[in-house]
Amino acid sequence: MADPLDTVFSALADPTRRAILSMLLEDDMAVTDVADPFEMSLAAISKHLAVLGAAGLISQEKRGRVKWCKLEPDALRAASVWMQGFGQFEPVNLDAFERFLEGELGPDAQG
Amino acid sequence: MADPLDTVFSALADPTRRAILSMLLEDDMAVTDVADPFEMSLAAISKHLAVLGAAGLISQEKRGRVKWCKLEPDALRAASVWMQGFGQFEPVNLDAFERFLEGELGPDAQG
DNA sequence: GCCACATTCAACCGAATGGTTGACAATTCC
DNA sequence: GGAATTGTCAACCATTCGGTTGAATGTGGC
Repeated sequence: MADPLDTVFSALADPTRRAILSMLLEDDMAVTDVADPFEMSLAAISKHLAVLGAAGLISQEKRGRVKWCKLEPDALRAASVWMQGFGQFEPVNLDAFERFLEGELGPDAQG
Repeated sequence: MADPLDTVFSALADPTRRAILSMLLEDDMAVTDVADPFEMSLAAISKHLAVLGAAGLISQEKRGRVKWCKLEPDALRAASVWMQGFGQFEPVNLDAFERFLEGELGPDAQG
């Protein structure tokens, strides 16, 4: 799995990981706080964060005993550019984005 | 795996499938012709096409004994909108897209 | 020093993925 | 009708994935 597109797209393919990214849009978060809304173990969330980190979608910085997670949207750029080749999508449409976010986070955050 | 974003992103996570989509950008193709440049069996390509079809990224129509595959870029729209929320990416950048296409298809088409 | 907290590690498990092969079904051509 | 072509199905295999649990590692507070 050498191509960065592989890791980025496969990281995005999991609903838990997309929900985490959405949470990190709001603010940087500690691992424990990221895990809080989900119904799975902390270790599972830790693994998901590792996948997101390997894809470059987040960075993690340890301060004290807390590891902070930060969104790194640049990693999405390559994937976004790749996709845009397939349909001449209109530029940023934040209304539509809000609707998708609600669909992701509203009814069932852990997918 | 109910969310369409799951199926679209996980379909895009495989380099063979992305290469197939790139080929279908040029023109509609029969299954055998899609399989031709790859070093794997026809059955494997048939499975990949099924995954792309399930994600709505292609459609397949049988005419005679030949099944034609057609790109369906609309399925990418939801994913594209979702991603654009994470970075205010600039609108279509076809130069960058060309570079990525070459990276995908040039050195080693079967990834 | 000791206990609590934050996070990861290691081993394990079941299910899904990506590939193979060989048999099969449908269609066209002679 | 019979042979070749197109494509899928079914069974199988190795690997990866997403989750669990329990132990281990740092770090901070008292």
